[in-house]
Amino acid sequence: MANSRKEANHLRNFERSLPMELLKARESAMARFRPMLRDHSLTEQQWRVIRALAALDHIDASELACRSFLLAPSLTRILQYLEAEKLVTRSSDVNDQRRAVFALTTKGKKLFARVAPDSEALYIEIEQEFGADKLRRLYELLAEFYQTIAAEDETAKRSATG
Amino acid sequence: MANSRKEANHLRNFERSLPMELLKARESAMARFRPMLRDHSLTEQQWRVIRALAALDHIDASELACRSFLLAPSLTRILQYLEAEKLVTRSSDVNDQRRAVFALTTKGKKLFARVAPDSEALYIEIEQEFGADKLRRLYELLAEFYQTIAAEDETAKRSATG
DNA sequence: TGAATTAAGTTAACATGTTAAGTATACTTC
DNA sequence: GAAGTATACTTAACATGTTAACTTAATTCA
Repeated sequence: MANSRKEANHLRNFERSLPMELLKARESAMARFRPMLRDHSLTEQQWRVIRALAALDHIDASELACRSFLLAPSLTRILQYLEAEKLVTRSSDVNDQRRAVFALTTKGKKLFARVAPDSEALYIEIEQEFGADKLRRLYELLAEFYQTIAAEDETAKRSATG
Repeated sequence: MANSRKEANHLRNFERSLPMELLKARESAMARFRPMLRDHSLTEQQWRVIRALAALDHIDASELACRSFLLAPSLTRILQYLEAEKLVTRSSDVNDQRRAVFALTTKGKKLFARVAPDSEALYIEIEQEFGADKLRRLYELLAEFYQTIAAEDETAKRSATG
């Protein structure tokens, strides 16, 4: 009957939620990256910040939060750690004393240069195993999904400037 | 030149990593679920545990970790909380004293019955906005991805029994 | 059977996620 | 130009993520 089929579908949804499927996919990828990052004594999030600064140096915390997709409190702690490790320097925006501007130190740039090739190697590995076409399609669907779903409720915790 | 195009691609990869794209998609969905769960005083992870127990009552912690996709230490803390809230009961497996077996209390079942419709409503909303076909395709790709990528390194932190 | 090993949970320690409140600077508007 | 508001962080508090060490019970195997 249609009714019992509908119930079956609901049960399947409850056991296989979309956030959890996204998490599983993410975790399967991170399971490869994490050991590599650990060899460089970095967490995933620390690496995201360093990567963002390597792509565009001298940016403020808000822009950094957006590009590394971190919430402000997490970013504050991570930047304090990276500063302590002398991987990053902090300065104030001359035109707006509220803003803190960050940049990689020489040590930070060297670290990025060491980690980047290892990261790239894993990407290539994943691309080869999963297939370049499917991977591209997955990227597309993911982008389309979050653009569609996050469109309305723009609470903008991580403000969508880019 | 081919060389500079290759570099451009690498840069794009560094700014748009796969784990981060998966995280963004996940976060866009969670941004809808979290307020609803908060209205029921539940975190996402607590809800995953309750949902797993609602689907299959009287299961041990290992099975629960697998089905809710939580690491053992997180699950331990969550179950301690759910026990304290009298949403869940704990007992020992008769045949294996190492195993802890959990079940929903009446209060826990009632909570599930209240939250489930709200959760389902959000799923339907998302399905309608994104499109059922694309959503199905996304589910497929995600499953295919983590089956492919996690296949080799089966460290089995969250053992893949199911 | 008893020592060695494995399996299931727990605890510990530190990093991040999440929400709310706090602080200082910039802006607005009267 | 001073009060009110908004912005850009920061801090606080608690929950979870991650790894490693620890405890206890089951299993293996000499």
